[in-house]
Amino acid sequence: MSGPSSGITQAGHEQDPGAQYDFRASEPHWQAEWTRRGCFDVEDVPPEGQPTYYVLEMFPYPSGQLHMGHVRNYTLGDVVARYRRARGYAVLHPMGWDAFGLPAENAARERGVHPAAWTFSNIATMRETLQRLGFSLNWDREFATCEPRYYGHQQKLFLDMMAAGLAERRESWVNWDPVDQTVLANEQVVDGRGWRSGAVVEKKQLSQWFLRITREAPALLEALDGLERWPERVRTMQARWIGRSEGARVRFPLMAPEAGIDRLEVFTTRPDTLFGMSFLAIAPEHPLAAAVAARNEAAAGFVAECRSLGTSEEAIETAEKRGFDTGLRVGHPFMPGISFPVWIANFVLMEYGTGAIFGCPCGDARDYEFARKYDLPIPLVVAPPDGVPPGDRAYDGPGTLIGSGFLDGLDTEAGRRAAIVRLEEIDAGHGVVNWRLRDWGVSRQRYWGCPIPVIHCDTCGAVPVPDDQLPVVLPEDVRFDLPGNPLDHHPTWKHVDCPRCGSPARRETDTFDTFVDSSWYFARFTAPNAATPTSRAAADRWLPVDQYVGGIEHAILHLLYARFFTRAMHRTGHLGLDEPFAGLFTQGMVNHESYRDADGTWLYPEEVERRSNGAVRRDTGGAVTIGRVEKMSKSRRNTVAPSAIIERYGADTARWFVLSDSPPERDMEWTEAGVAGAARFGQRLFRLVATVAASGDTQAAAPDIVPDAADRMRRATHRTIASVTEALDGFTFNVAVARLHELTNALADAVRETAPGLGHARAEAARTLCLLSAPMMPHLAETMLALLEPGAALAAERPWPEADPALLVARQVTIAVQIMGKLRGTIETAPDEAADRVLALAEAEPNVQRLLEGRRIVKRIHVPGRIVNFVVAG
RNA sequence: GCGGGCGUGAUGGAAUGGUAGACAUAACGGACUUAAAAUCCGUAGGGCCUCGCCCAUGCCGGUUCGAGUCCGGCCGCCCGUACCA
Repeated sequence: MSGPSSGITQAGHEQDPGAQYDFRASEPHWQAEWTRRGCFDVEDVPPEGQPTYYVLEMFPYPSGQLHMGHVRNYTLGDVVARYRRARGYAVLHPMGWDAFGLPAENAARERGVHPAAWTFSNIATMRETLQRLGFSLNWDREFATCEPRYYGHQQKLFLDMMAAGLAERRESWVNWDPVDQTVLANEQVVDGRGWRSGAVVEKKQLSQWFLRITREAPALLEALDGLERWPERVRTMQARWIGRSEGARVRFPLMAPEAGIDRLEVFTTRPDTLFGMSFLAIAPEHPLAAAVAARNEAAAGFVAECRSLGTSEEAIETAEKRGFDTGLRVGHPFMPGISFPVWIANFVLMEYGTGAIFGCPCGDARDYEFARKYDLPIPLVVAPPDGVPPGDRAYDGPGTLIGSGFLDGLDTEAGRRAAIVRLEEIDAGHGVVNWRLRDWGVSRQRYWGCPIPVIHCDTCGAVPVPDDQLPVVLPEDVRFDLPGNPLDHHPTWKHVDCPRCGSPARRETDTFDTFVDSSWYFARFTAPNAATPTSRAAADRWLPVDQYVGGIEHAILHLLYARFFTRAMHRTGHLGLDEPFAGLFTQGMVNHESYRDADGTWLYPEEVERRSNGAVRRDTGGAVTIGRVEKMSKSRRNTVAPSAIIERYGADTARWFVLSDSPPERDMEWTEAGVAGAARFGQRLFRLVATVAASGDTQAAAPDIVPDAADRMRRATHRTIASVTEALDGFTFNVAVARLHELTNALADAVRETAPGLGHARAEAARTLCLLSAPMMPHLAETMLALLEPGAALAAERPWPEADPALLVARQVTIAVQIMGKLRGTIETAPDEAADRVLALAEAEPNVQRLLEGRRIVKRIHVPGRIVNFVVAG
């Protein structure tokens, strides 16, 4: 199997140790071989009794170019996939494309290329790069979400959710992106701006489709505890996003009704502090604020100001609390005869709770600041456990209620309950659990998305498209030269007859938020050709995903939506479980130095020549400023293209480098020196194994009596098996890399030695290096293994090596000898040496003996195989 | 503000409470070479009175025979998030 096609270039005559590993020949060869032999194929439903493992990396958006973040992501996943396969699992490791979305439409508008053509051409490019990286993917399961064979099933899922009451149409205020001309989910609004366009978001009322994720809020929150193999911080972020808070709704009667509003409802988590009320404040968007603004110019001015200041400047410049006194007053449920002013306040959010609060300055920092600013009273109602209320600031901790009528003397917790009981008795409010999470608006006024399968009929309303008319396929002949949604402009597509009454009706022209597409792709991968959205036999066998790998940026949105969707699919019978991802790993970013030339222009790494004292431009020799090491981004031009790296160094080098050094969850720095080092290691390992292969070691028989040198080699090999296995199980791939370096160094030492029986041990070490490095550098591993054992099974087909327990115990151990916890010498003993013998040896160690002179040993501590510590007096 | 994470050589990092700095990168010295690259061998936390000792894992304290690791309190950095009532 040697020769150029399997990756060896003979620099000289046969068995020349200077032979170079030729990745350019080797990598395509083994990729073809894996495919030919079906090494990575799995069935939708594997044979009974075979354990299964589903490893999935977040599928990419086909932007056109694979970037280093993808390389890292998919390499991590591939290590897991190859390792699990070697451990005897049937491994599902699919790949697909999150292919709907705005950039395709932008390309259509800007360059006149159809979104589908743009998308599929990008997919072709990226698929080629992925394949060149040698990932052990199930390419036969590939799909793109923009294909009707995928999104048609999504339409079915939606219709079933509609029938189950999990999807509904609702008039609502939406976040409108004026640049993209689309609706955004709250999660897609960042600092008041569209997450993609960056445009300031406007409020607009539209009829929209919603998925009722709030119905699952309690379940989504509770189940977080069970996700033990998720990072703690992701669970925390989701819990906060769901935002459960217990409290009460309290009604305050308006002394004089305004515009038909005769009372204000407030949400509070602190009903115990109702006696500390000083004012009531409503959001600028509150209906009452609008009513007051309608007749009062100053109020209108304030409301307008709040809106215009919005989120941008104010947030940055100052967090100052500002308000406007409406002149209206409200009564108090617990204090008849006393009334409080109603203010419009800029810090009250219409979107949270009821859009109105009662202000209790002594218990809330914001209310306190507001009261001080507008000179409102600050009644003190909570005495901290160890003193008197501070008065000069808010106190929100526990304590005893004072100045609070019937609540006096109760602690804050009991007061909360008592206040709610009383509110319910007098019908002025009730206990309530409030959620921050809101329903998921999924309608988008876009072309390049999954059509929402509904037909609007003047008599029948919103009618589901019948199953036999699915999929509702996007028309291809659309125009992008008009603003708004191309589907809306299409001359014929939307005109259909009502499936119910047959009269002329209109198709829904909105498409789904692309987060819908990525909320169930993992399920479709288990049976990508099923006639129904899922095949229960396949889904039940594979799900949940055993190991999901992706970026932390999806901690909330994608992962929460996918969790909800799984539950919704469970309710509609498409799945049999609630949680889609049993294990989640969030990888760190790939960073790189950034460079700017004298006029501040960002430069690509390849335009820069690194010198020991700095850097210069390659073309002009001009000065270059080396900037921060930060996330690779096009804007800073600190990117390195994976295809260029594969071209120059090969896939295995790229894979090995992203696994080396940095733990996978942390950010890593991409450096030219690091890649070159990884490439050097590959060549060195190859030469070493080639030397062993050429030496006849592989024919050497196991010796009857194992001499020291061979024994050391064997123990190093088996220790490495154990430690690499442990590292791969624990996702500490950088440690696995280090252990393989060590074994390589040990083998290099052994190659220089001659001792009886060493050949056999060297052959074992070389073979083990091939198998242990195969998940990380699969092509090199195959080439090396083919040299050692021509014609035998591939590394990709072999079981994971087993460490011999007998060889994991060292023959001899070095024991550290301490006096009072300080290292004073070391001794060599057998690992199972008797304690008194070890202690005697330790005491006899010359330096130890010297220092123990004239001192009394009070205590002798012996940790077998590790340490001896003498505690001395005097 | 709140939540999470992290502070170890020049750098990335390793280390079940048990010899701190594995492994690698960069550096330096040597061999090979006409030379360079590649390769191979070697050196390397700081200090001192150098067969040894002292200091050293952000700082201060504690628990322990023994602390990078556990506990308490500071300081700093990073990420996320926020007028959430």
